[in-house]
Amino acid sequence: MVVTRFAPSPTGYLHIGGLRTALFSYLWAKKNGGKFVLRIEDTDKARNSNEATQAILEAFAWLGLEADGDITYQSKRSDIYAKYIKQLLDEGKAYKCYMSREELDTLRETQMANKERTKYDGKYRDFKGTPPEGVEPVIRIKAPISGEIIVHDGVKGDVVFQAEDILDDFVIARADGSPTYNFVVAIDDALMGINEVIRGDDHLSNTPKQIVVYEALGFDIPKFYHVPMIHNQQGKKLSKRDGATDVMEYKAMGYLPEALLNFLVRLGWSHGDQEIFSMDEMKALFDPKDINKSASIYNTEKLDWLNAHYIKNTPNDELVELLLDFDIVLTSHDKKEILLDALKERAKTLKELATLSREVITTPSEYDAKAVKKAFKGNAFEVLENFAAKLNAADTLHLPADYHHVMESVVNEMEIGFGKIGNPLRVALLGKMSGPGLDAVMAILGRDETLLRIQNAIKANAN
RNA sequence: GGCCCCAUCGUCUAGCGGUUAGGAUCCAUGGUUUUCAUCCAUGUUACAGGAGUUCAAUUCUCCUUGGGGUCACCA
Repeated sequence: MVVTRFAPSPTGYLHIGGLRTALFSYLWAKKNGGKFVLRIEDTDKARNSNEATQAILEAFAWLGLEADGDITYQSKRSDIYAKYIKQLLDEGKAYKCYMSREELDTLRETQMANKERTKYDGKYRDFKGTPPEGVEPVIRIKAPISGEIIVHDGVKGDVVFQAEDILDDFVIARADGSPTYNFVVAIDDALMGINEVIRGDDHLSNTPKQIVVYEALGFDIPKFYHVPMIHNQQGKKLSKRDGATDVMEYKAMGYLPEALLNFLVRLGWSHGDQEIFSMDEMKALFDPKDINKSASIYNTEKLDWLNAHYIKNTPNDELVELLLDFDIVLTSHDKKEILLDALKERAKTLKELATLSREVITTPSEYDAKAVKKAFKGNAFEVLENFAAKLNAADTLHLPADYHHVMESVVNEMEIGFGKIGNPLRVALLGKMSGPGLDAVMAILGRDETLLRIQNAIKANAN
């Protein structure tokens, strides 16, 4: 069974890049009928917060990504790590290092001055003497000092590292006894049964170290997939400074979960020419072998297009619910249908949809100067008065078509083009030259409000 | 700097030795629409450079250049 994981450290919100690797992991597990588990890497007490964990969970909930089983917290697993540290110590695969920080710094400076690679020199690797006073030791693992470490990566292919180039006896437990990242990751992944690791390729150079741990402990090495980075416009790793990297910002901006997910799944992955993927399609089609090797630049143009697409295809009653977050309350059934049908094709975000709705629902308090100049000329007021009179006299006014008939009768009687009535009427009703179809607008407003807005407009612009 | 990764339209990408180098987005133009938007149609724009291998390279190899990642008692 395929078991994948998402393992964030809770130092802030859920990042857009993190979400993508989470999505890939989730999809790959689901496609294989496997499991997708969540592990919170909260070993750095100074930087972690419970709020951050909640923020990640909140984002997952919004997007409908659900982790299988219980959430694992590294902070609750110290005894497990301690056990394996002791095991390696007992087996002679790890050792205590009494080198002080000052001593280490000096070593590093010397190496840098000599233009050598900076690395621990193995001073205590085979130390048998009396340890120095006043130094709490760290635990270092005995890493191979020669030979090759090969990462069999599902995205990059086999990546070969020379042990002498990259390895030294790295620290697996700090002076205070707490274990380090590369150590606990390997242990947790192994113990949690994770056999397919999908993560950012900034971890590729960590992987040999983790392999050293796997091998020292006799664990099976999982299949790795290192997904290329998402870059900002400057071509650098996407970071919090780049703006709009918090997943929940997209909710606030009025993006739909399915749009964001669809957008992200196509960043670094593709399935032929297909652009639109429902969640079911993603689950059926996703395969990490189709992840491409190169980094991509984060650019949300396509997200807007996708979001518009999904808004158009969202049922009106769902939109009504979603619009509540944007302070739009739509109750009346038929008006809600007409309004949203008219508006959903024009909005790129829910926020825009809310603004558009407000513009129709709210009686205009001012009129765009340019629009007034263009529309209220010639006999425009006469046309409007005539229209108002006919509207007053009409029998049934309910559907957009009913209002259309009234407009038609004015056009025919006065022998004018539709523009002669459409333009002034639009400005009268909406205060500007653009907007949804007037038939629909009037059907939404109803006779009284329509007449009121016409009279208001004439009064306000008569001179 | 060492090590590692990467390189097709502005952007997201297809391509897995022979293609008029395809799609999407963006942009432009035209059509539809009483307006705007939608929608439809059309168009501009790409294989980083150089050596090989081959009858044939965007595709395979090497080099150069460019970009990125990583080098902690952080994760």
